[in-house]
Amino acid sequence: MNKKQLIMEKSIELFANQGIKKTSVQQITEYCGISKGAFYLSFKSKDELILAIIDHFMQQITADIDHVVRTNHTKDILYQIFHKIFKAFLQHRDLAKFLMIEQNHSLNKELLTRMQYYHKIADKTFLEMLERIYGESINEIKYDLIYAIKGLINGYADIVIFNNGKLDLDLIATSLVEKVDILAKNITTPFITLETGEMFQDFLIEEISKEKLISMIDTSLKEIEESIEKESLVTLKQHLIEPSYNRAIINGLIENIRNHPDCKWLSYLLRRYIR
Amino acid sequence: MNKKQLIMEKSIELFANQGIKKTSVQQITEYCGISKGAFYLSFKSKDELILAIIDHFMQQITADIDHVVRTNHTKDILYQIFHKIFKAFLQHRDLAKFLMIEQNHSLNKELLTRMQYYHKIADKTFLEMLERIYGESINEIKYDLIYAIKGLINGYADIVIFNNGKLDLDLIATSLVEKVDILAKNITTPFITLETGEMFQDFLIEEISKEKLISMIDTSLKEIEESIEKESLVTLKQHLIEPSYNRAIINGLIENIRNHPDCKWLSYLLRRYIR
DNA sequence: TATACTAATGACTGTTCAGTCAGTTTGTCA
DNA sequence: TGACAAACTGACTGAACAGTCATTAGTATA
Repeated sequence: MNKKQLIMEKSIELFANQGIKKTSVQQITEYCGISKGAFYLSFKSKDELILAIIDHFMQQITADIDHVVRTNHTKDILYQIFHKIFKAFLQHRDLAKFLMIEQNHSLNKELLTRMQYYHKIADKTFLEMLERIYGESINEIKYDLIYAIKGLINGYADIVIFNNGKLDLDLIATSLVEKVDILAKNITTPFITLETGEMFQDFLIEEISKEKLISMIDTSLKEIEESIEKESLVTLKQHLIEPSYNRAIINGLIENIRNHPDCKWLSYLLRRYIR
Repeated sequence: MNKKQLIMEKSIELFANQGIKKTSVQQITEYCGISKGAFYLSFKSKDELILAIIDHFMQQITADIDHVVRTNHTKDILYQIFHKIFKAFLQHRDLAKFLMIEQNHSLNKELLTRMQYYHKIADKTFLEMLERIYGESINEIKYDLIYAIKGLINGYADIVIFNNGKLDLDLIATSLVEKVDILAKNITTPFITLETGEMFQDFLIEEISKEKLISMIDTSLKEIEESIEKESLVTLKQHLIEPSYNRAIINGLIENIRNHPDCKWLSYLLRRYIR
């Protein structure tokens, strides 16, 4: 297995059980069965490892949610999103635990900005979804709804993550959809009004440059083996340098790489760039 | 000023800004203008300081909420509680920030148990309140409602704590009351049903012993100066050793000490013991 | 087989920091 | 005034730990 991935997986386990502070690099390398030096071949520092872990998880979830919102056009979106989120929490329980336990805003400024960035994207996606589902009718309360939704997710995430039994994902999603629906149709006194909402969130997510994308493609090409994915990446790279295919083809190529774990984030960024 | 209090206040500031890990005992003592040795006269260890800070805050809020629920008998309770909670968050922004940033489950098992204890009390209090307001009608969804309420508080706490402008406490409370009311009247598909709810929460909050209470009274007596409070404490102590007054008198005595910051928790425990 | 190159090792270094303790100051009371 | 105690000081200690680097193992190429 890829050494970087090995280290990330094993350290997530340790972090989730003991916390970051109490997990030494030594311990991580011992648990991985590698030497301390090998660790520093993969990551420049312990902090970089932590950043990488958080990035990885946030990117997966962000790309997944975006995909659901983009491909669903019925009222079903909300259900799909909740289902996806809680399924991810369940599947990566260790990671989610780690994220919940150590909301390391404190670790460094870097992380704080990073998290704000993902939150902004999430807010924007939720907003798009709410507008799609409910149209104009919720205009006055849309920002308020976003905070309510995030709060609800948080509250129920606790149950999902810290309860070890099996959970009815369908029920939890259905139940939350009902709550949001009830709120959307009945709220008359939002705390976050239109003005304050727009003040809170300036939706300027800076666009990624073509060069950055190409270098990301190059990195991915080195890491993956599957031929279809490789070919798709090469073709996409060519298209970036010199546009030569129509939207449908590009869409298909992006779809080809969407489910490869190492390309999920890249596919999300590509899609946003093309649009 | 009391040295213990000085250390707590100053370190909360530092913790909120830099995180626990990056704040050394050295730095705390320098910021307080005392020596390192003096720190260890007040606290046995850095961990003990952290525990003390968290205990202090949780005890204040727990006692306050309990008081609201106990003394209000109209639908107003919900509003009062939200108002109280968010006012506390605002007033002790540093502390709340510190608590949100480092959900130190990880620090040690001690803290985890401690937090679970306060959560249990909060759950019980919320439950009592919901039953008082809505009666039998919400029986099927009461546990679900508790999680929804906690989630909403969490979501909106973020805004209150990390936004530096002034906030309309009345509006936020009103807005949340509306949300809970809407949910209480419309939810039909709870995620946490009656059975699972009772499974989650076993409401066995162990009772405190008479001896413990008396020793707590003794400690408080040493610390406070106000004569009314002192007299009340002495009388309450006598009553504990040999019951000699009726409920009304005891109630009044407890009320006398309720608003002294060093006695809030004691008054809460006394009230629970007497009942 | 020799050579060149990369991957991996783990003993070592420098630093940070919680906690200690021998000694000093301040306060109290006879 | 002096005896005694309580409060306070800060230089010091030892442990933990992130990060380095000289050396070795492994592998590809000529």
